[in-house]
Amino acid sequence: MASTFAVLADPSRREILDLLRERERPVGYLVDRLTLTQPTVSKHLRVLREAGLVEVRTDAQRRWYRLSPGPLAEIDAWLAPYRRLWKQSLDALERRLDEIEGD
Amino acid sequence: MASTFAVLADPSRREILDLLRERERPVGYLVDRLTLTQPTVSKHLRVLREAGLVEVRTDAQRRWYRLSPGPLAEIDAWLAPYRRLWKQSLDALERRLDEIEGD
DNA sequence: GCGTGGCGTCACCGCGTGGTGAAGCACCGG
DNA sequence: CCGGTGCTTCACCACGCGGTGACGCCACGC
Repeated sequence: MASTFAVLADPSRREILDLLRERERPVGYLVDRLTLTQPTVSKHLRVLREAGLVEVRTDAQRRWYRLSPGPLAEIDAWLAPYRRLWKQSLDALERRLDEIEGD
Repeated sequence: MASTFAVLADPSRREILDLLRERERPVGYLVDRLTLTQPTVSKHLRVLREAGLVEVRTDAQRRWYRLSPGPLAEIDAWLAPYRRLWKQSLDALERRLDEIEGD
């Protein structure tokens, strides 16, 4: 999990994940959408692969990449203990709104 | 939000957030817990401050840092569209377990 | 006033990383 | 067999960032 945050730190990689959310895509599709050269995209895909965020399927000379959301679930779990903190901030906000509304 | 992932990418900074989860703390306390020198901790705190993840309260020559969970909520929101993906993976797992149990 | 404690800032170093062009590789169509 | 396509890998460069020691600053106690 440790490095998942580091992997997600790059905006291009997050954009790749967004592009894969709908369905699996070949590399060329990603290169067309992003403003990066093809080797750069391949490099990012390698990082995403080694982080377990993405999986490949080889179809002849074409590689189809699909999302593998496991590590994202771990991030969600890491967030858990903090969740009550911003929930109570929102609650405080809500109470203040209720007060104003009560006037 | 964009840079929040980059800020969280560093393990020391995540550790600082963990240490601040219970209650606000002065810098010296953080330096004692982490294996970092004081300037390094100050540098991380600056980054966390500018990312809005942390706030300071000055008490004489002592600075008390407290957690400010707003950006974490934004990460949680970013995660939202992916949540159904690992949910359905877990569902598939569950169905398989049910099948086995059904035997 | 003077030392001391608590932190922030500065200058600096070393390393990791994102980006690129060029080369290499596998597969297909002719 | 040969050109082309789709993608990975390979140096290589430039920049940013984490870490550190030295310094500066402010508040307090004596």
